Amino acid sequence: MPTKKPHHHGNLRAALIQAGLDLIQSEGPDALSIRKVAAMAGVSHAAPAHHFPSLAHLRTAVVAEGYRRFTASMEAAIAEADGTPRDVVLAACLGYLRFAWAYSGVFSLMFGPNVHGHDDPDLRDASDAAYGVLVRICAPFAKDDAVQTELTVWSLVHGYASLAVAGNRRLVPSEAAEAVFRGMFAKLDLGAAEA
Amino acid sequence: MPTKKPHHHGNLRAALIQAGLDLIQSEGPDALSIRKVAAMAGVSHAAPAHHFPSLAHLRTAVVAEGYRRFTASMEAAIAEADGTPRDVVLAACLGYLRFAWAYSGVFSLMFGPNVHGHDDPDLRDASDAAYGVLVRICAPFAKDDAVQTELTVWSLVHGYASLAVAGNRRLVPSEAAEAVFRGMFAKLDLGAAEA
DNA sequence: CGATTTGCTTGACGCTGTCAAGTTCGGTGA
DNA sequence: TCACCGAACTTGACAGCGTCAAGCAAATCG
Repeated sequence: MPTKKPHHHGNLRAALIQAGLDLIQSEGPDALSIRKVAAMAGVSHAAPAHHFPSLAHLRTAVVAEGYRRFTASMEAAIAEADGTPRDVVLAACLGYLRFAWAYSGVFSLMFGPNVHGHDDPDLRDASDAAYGVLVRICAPFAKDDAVQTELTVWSLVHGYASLAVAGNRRLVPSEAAEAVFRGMFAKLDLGAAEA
Repeated sequence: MPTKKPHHHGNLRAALIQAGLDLIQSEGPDALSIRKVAAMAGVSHAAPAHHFPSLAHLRTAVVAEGYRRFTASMEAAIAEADGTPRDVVLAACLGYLRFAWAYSGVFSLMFGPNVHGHDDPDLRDASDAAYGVLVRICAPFAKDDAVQTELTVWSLVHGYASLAVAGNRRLVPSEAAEAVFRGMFAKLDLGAAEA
């Protein structure tokens, strides 16, 4: 049983991850630093080393937690939508966008160039779960090529989210932006849904 | 006339930007460092300070140069395509993707969270030029809402490029990936082109 | 109750961006 | 022609960063 009740602090690992999320959200993805999260958790600058061998490991753990909340955001949006398969896909996309706007810093990190997911099973599981949602909601439209359909939906929503999060001048995260995405989604031909 | 023929080096500024591009491409966006580009250019660690007051300024200049090559990549692809307006849009998207794959490091930086474009006129001009290409090629389809059309195309191609560049397991930059994008683009309904 | 393992602290190293001061060269006015 | 002046670059320093090496204290087990 790993990390039942730690020594002095009372589960430091989770506290560091949460501090990392807060720090990224308030000061940007590049502000994530071992020493800062250690200070936030009230421990010394070398304390995190026992839980995360390097900064990259801490970042990976934070990103993995981000993926879990990301999946949860999509699932929550899907649960509210009880319509056609196409409505379900749209709802998942709106959950996608809401996460990107609420956790813009972690979102940038999740799909940034610093993630090496293949070597960490925790991150791999978390991102596979997110991709699993996409596969599931696209399944009704996968008459010919499932991957093609998934990629199309994913690219559209991810591109819109990325551009908005990157702070492009012509795109600002807001409720109106969801309406804009509905219009974009309407231009997408997914074919007829199977029964 | 700014920076006619510098002192010892013979235009250091351009050399630093080029070194930055090389460094980013070989070691990733986060490896960009003042001291490294200074060493690459054969000057002391504080020499760049005269041309770029801070690392952020250097990054901004590198990103601006990236936008210029980005625009050039799209224009080159458009020039080769003499077809319908829809073919022109597709060609521009392929130029978009080719740049993202050829300059993946700078691409990540261009659309990353570290760019503060509004305060630098050079970067602003360069990114406006890139967006201008998008506006121009989408104009034939803008019967109702031009911005909506532009955003849809932009989001689709940018999402695909971002996911591929981020090294997502299911997406690898290659020539076959261009064919995949053609399939995605085929699902997009842009309406009829005006004359 | 004592020994060992675990969780954290202290201290140090090299690397980073940034500032301050000094040095050397190019161009301009007397 | 020459002295000067400012621009371009160097050297040196500082704090903050990630990371490693020891050391200490607390929790667990025989």
